[in-house]
Amino acid sequence: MFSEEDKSYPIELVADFLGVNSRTLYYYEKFALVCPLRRGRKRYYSKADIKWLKFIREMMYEQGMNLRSIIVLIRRRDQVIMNICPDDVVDCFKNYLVKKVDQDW
Amino acid sequence: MFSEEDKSYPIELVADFLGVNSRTLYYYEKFALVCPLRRGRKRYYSKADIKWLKFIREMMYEQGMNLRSIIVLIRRRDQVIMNICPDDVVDCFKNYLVKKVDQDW
DNA sequence: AATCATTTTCACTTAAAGTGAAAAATTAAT
DNA sequence: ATTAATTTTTCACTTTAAGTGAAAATGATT
Repeated sequence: MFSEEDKSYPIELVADFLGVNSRTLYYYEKFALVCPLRRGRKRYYSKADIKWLKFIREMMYEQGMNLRSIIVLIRRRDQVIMNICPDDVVDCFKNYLVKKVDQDW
Repeated sequence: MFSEEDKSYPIELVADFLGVNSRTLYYYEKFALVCPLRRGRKRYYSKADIKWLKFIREMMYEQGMNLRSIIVLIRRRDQVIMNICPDDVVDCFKNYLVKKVDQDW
């Protein structure tokens, strides 16, 4: 059985699905906006990761928001982001991100 | 008696106070983020305008948010923006902006 | 009429977001 | 084990949002 959280999709598949360059995914990772499983050096993403990334892309390219704003909204556990994006998807990231980003930014 | 909403401050004074170029204020006006009173061609800003602009600058330069994100938050009458910025200041803009920006964007 | 401030336009700068290409490192296949 | 294929990493480049400098055009003031 595979759940939303199973990290099983390699980066190229995710990049193709989202229509982005794989380097864009590395870029988001630098901001702790996604955290794929590392098996050796290879990265594996879950369905929840993919939904989350899709959501981020929409915020950016349909709404015109920037990465920093998305991070700010997550840190504030804000209604804007929480309401639009399904709970189960957000839940995978908000705690991680709040912790992570508070450190280095 | 002068209230928060009295539009009486010329652009250079506002720009100096905020530490920005007056052209930045024209720029914000293009996005309907502020709406000074026009007497002839001259622009006059209120204290509420000034507070509002100061708030926008902080969102941008302390949080790293962009203009589009601020507009998105206002349109959603969102908690992030509404909680930080005093009610009386926000109230001057949100209805105006929601109406205005819905049209052209 | 001359001066001064304000507005407008044009072109430029800077930084965020992202990409292309290629080298280096891993992993998979024979 | 050697080759082939993938993935990661680095460098330098592109594009767009945000903002500025300079100067011309407009308008207000003395």
